[in-house]
Amino acid sequence: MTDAPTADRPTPDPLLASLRDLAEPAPATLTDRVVDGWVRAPSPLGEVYAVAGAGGVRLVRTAAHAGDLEVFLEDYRTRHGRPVRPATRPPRGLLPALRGTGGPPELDLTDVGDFARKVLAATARIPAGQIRPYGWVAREAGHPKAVRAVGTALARNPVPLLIPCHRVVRGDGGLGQYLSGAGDKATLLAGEGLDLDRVADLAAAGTRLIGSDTTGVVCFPSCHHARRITDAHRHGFASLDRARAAGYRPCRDCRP
DNA sequence: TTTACGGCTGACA
DNA sequence: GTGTCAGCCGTAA
Repeated sequence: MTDAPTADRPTPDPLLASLRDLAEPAPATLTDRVVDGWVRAPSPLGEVYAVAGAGGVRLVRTAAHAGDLEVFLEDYRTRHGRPVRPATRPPRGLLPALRGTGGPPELDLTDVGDFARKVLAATARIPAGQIRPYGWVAREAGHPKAVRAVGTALARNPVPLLIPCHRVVRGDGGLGQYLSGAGDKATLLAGEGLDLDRVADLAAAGTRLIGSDTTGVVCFPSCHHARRITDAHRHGFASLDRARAAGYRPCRDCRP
């Protein structure tokens, strides 16, 4: 304790001490901690704006959906209570993630509520090129009845493309809605190799699950296991109950 | 505290 | 097969 007061050394004035601290040059990273940075980046949906702080990417919006850049940035400042300025470089991992060649970059989801965070975490586990119903996300998030609320949470996904909310679809086989329009959802899914015509055909036929009579396992049609089932052994089911009644068990990977 | 609102779902006509 | 409607549930105002 070098600052211990003694008879000939008075107690340091806390105000003076803090003023002395202010006189010190700010650490190089201090600005980055209090000011977020925004960048433009290419994506399958065209140009996006991404805003990131020291904790990771906080917001992603397509330029087409964000509208006027100044309005977008002002809205960010108001909503998050943080200043934003152009960043010198994109956050690490952002560009490959947007290209689909890497996992998500570090994300800062501190502004997201508990329920929504669980929803986003479950959504992040859906592999590229595959789709899952809203009800599946609700169950995985630990709130099996909150299906409608899952839709609301995904509608507010701050980092679309990075957390793939486009892979969450309606239980009846329809694609459902998307932040920047259902067309964008279809574009993204087709870009990941999902056969949208087949998805539509299965929906029209009322086929929700596909099982193999050689393994006795039933999967979501887009599960990579389901895609390997040969025609002769493939069976469609309208529900998990029907599949179970026929002696099938749910796939451990896609967990229908 | 209450109310209204959604990227949904399942039942029923 | 298609359309409608009540129910569900977390959020924001």
